[in-house]
Amino acid sequence: MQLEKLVAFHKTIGDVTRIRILSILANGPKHGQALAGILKLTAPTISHHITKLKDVNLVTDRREKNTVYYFLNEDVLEHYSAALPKMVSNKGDTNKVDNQKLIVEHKKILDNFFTADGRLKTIPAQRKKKMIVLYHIANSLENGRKYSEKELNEFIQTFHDDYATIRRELIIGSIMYRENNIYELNPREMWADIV
Amino acid sequence: MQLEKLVAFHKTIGDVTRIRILSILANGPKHGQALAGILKLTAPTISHHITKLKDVNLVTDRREKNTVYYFLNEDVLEHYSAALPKMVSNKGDTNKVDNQKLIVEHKKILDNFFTADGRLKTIPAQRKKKMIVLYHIANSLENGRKYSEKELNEFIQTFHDDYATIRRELIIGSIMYRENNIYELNPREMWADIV
DNA sequence: CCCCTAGTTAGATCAATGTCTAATTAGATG
DNA sequence: CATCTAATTAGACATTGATCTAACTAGGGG
Repeated sequence: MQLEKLVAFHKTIGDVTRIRILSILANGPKHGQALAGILKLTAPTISHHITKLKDVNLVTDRREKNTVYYFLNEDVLEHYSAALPKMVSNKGDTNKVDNQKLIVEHKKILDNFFTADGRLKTIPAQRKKKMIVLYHIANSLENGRKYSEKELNEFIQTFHDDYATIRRELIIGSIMYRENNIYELNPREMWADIV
Repeated sequence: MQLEKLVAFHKTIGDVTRIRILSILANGPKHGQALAGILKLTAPTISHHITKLKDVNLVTDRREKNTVYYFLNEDVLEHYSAALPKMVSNKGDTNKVDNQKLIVEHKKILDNFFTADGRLKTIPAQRKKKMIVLYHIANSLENGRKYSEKELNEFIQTFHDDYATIRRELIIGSIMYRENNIYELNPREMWADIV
């Protein structure tokens, strides 16, 4: 399911008049004048809301002689209502491991590789540990700020002397990117599993 | 559940940024800066959205040293998501009988009690039939229009001579109400099962 | 005690939206 | 064809709301 559709659905029923229309139509189809009468609104206003409800397929209509009857589509209502809770609880598959455990694990690794005053002893060989160390360093960089190579080198040197290697690793790990010798953090969603 | 709360809930998640926040928080708590970084928005904007999410109890927070962690409240999400489909499908208990059948049944009763030229022969004794007849008469009244007693009497007389009885029945059946001898239709949702 | 960082509040701006009245379209009917 | 009713469209108006910048508040830590 596309995010935009889900948003549109909730935006549509995030209105008191439209929810009332839905709950009226739950008792069976009604025509526009009836809705206007019940809700004490004018016909154009009903038209406006019905259009939005039809846009997200919550309502369909059928013409009978001169009047149009509107029908609630309950399937759509249930489908979209269930979507967000499902999306949220499904995060439990690979991603959710258990936050607390991860934090502890990371802390252990960081304690191993950093001195008490925060300097990196050696660059880890294992990919996973190396990434954790790089994340840690990158977390002290500012979002959206552009760094000259000189600035970046100096920053890295507060952690470790081999700034060249680490600078390269930051690029390879898509934690940062470089453009015309200007460095900048990538959006954190690209790399920040744990912040 | 109050209607207003349900509307507020859907209005709150009817926004792409807030849905993204929820799905990020589904992976575990995050602090504001992290959210700002991931979503590429400024801190005040995050604050704005978090406030709305807290307003409907979708998010809570906890302070840790200097930073505030935001937590998703999944229970609330599931509770409110289920509310509308439940409300809609529950209408099926007494109310939903089957529209087509009801219409036919009503028509039969009306044919019995009204002459070909639309006058009421006698006032039904059975409560249910009486109500159907009253609904029929009331459907020719205008929504929101105020009637003097004289006007109302004259209107009723187009159906039946005993306007006093019928006028009283309209009040008793909460189809109309009277205030300072001015009569007006009640909102149709109070009485219009079939329009 | 001063500063640094994280959040919030205030205020501005611009887009979206709910509602209405007036005008228009679409069928049905005499 | 003329007319009636139901619905939609157009356009106006007022409100809400998402986002930003700037200023302010609140905890820590040197």
